[in-house]
Amino acid sequence: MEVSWPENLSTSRKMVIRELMVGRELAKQLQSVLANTDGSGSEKYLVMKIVKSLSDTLFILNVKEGDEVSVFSQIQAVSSLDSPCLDTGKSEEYSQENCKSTTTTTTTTLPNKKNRRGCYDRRRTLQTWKRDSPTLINDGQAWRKYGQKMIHNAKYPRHYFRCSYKYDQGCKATKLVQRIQANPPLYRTTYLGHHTCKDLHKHPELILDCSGPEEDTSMFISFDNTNLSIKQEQPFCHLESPPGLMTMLSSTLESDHDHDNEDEIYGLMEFVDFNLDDFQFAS
DNA sequence: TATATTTGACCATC
DNA sequence: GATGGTCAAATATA
Repeated sequence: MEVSWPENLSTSRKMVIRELMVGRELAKQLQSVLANTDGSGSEKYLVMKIVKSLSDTLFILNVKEGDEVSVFSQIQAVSSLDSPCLDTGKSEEYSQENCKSTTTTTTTTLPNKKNRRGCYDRRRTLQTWKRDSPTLINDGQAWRKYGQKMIHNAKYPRHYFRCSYKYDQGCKATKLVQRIQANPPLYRTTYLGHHTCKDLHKHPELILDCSGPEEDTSMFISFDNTNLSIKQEQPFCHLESPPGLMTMLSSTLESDHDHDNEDEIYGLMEFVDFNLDDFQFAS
């Protein structure tokens, strides 16, 4: 769905509105999921409050209710259905089993991580999604980078991330991020597996500080349980979070062939990751 | 000092 | 043998 923007709307304002629309869309999806479950009323109530809060914010920003967008329309499910292991858990076991079968001849029966290096099922059996985006945003999950590698015939390195709670909660979600185009910048994020973790460090407050370079000021939008505030702030566009809310992806692209503000971009990508191509702006 | 990132090595798969 | 996903020691950062 195309969003009709007022002509005088700045780019940064559009970005803020777009982010809010994404949040509202996701909250609505969660609302519909919860509606079909026997979950407690408090969960449904909280989601309802989130939707209402986002709608109110959009209203304040003068966005009509009908301007929603379909957030994940371009998500591609590319799971390997011909794999012997369709189930993610099974696939993990399958992978580890393969490792054991090849390493136990020289090791004890106890899992020895050192001897399991590089052990994985290259023919991925996990469900995957790919998203291309001109910017790196975030998906609300806590990721930790665990590797970076130059890929054959690729101009830019691939970055490997796993869920921060992989060991705490056994979450098997990972993602790969690779810049696939320089100008205009285009990043491909491939998600592997679903999060099974609960982010215990999540905080109800999210401060979005966003403005474009063409603006002298920016808006600070702060969400908490009950209040919404919008205030003018510095001419920067970044997301702020309370300490411990997320693991910032540091300047992981420093070794890339060009830099193009990727440090800041990677700092941004921890929160929401969606395909900006899903949104068409009448600029 | 704790935590996160970088980076070379390892190794299964192709 | 080439490739690419993961590990973990070394290093950086807060």
